[in-house]
Amino acid sequence: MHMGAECHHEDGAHPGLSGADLAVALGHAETRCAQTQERLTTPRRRVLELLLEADAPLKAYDLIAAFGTHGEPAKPPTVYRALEFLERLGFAHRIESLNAYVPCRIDAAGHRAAFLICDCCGAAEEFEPDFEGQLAAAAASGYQVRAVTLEARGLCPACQPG
Amino acid sequence: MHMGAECHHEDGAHPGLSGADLAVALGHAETRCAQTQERLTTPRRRVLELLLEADAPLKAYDLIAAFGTHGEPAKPPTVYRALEFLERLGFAHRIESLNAYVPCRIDAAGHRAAFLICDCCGAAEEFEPDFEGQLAAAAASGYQVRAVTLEARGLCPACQPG
DNA sequence: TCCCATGTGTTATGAGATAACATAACTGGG
DNA sequence: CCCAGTTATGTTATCTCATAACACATGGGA
Repeated sequence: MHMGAECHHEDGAHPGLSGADLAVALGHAETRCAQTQERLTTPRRRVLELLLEADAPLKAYDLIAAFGTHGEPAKPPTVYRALEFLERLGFAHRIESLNAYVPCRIDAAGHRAAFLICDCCGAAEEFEPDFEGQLAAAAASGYQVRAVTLEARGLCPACQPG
Repeated sequence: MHMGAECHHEDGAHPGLSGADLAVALGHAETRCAQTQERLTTPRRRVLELLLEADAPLKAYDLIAAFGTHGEPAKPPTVYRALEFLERLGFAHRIESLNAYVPCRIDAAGHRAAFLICDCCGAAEEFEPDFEGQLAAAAASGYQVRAVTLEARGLCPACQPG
């Protein structure tokens, strides 16, 4: 990543959740787990909380470092397992081009995820992609598509020179 | 990656280049380098050759292991630098979701790359994506997009059950 | 209550990538 | 031709990212 030097970049343009908003989001996750007999256990909930609080995608080892409430780090498998769970339930997404993770911002289970990623401030905005054309092309060439990753890199509105 | 067990998968369905075809592809790269005053040096050429010969995306450490003509591996920076060069000139692409690299199969400099990746046999087919919709949406939300990664995972025609 | 499935704790290690610095090889100007 | 500047390579070490393996805990049903 090459951030900062290349642009004027207002901090706080992409804030994470806190206080009541955070509690609501976590509660929502609890509810969805209850409905599907999945368990939002302590480490899973903690990792989701950290992702929701963050202003930008977090690396796995950021989560590991921030995991303990009194500064003690987690062990890597703890966090990777939680991330695996959160991805499986659609509560979080991995951004391949960053090796980083974000909480899901779209309230629809099973949707296809896509991201606009700012190379300046590092923020990642999730959006719902329209893959009609691509999927048609894939089908035409005989491919059976199961999952799609779309990541667009550039500059967010807050980081543009003009 | 989870390959093999999950499907009948005919080997050799996605062959790499060899013989005259390989020589032509390498010659083509030489030509394009000459036109732009770039140098296709020995390690760069060797890495491109290995990518062109392969049936599927190669990991960096596959390249490192295969680099020497008599079995001696390369040092990691040798291969990573060559890959950086090949990507910069559009001779190769990195597939983020595999941590692997492929030679470019589309003869157009500066095009946008996209891949159909088979989870069974591991082959990756490059295609030219149509991003009109996405880019319009990004522009509408104020984003200035510089690069796009699109990777679709699924089953290639040769690996489908039916 | 015992069993089994699922989740967690812990240690160790595997896989992927780059920093830093020394040396060599091309390039253009004198 | 030779030198200086730039670009590329060689080499060592290390850093980041991720998972294997196995022991222990927990929780819900037969």
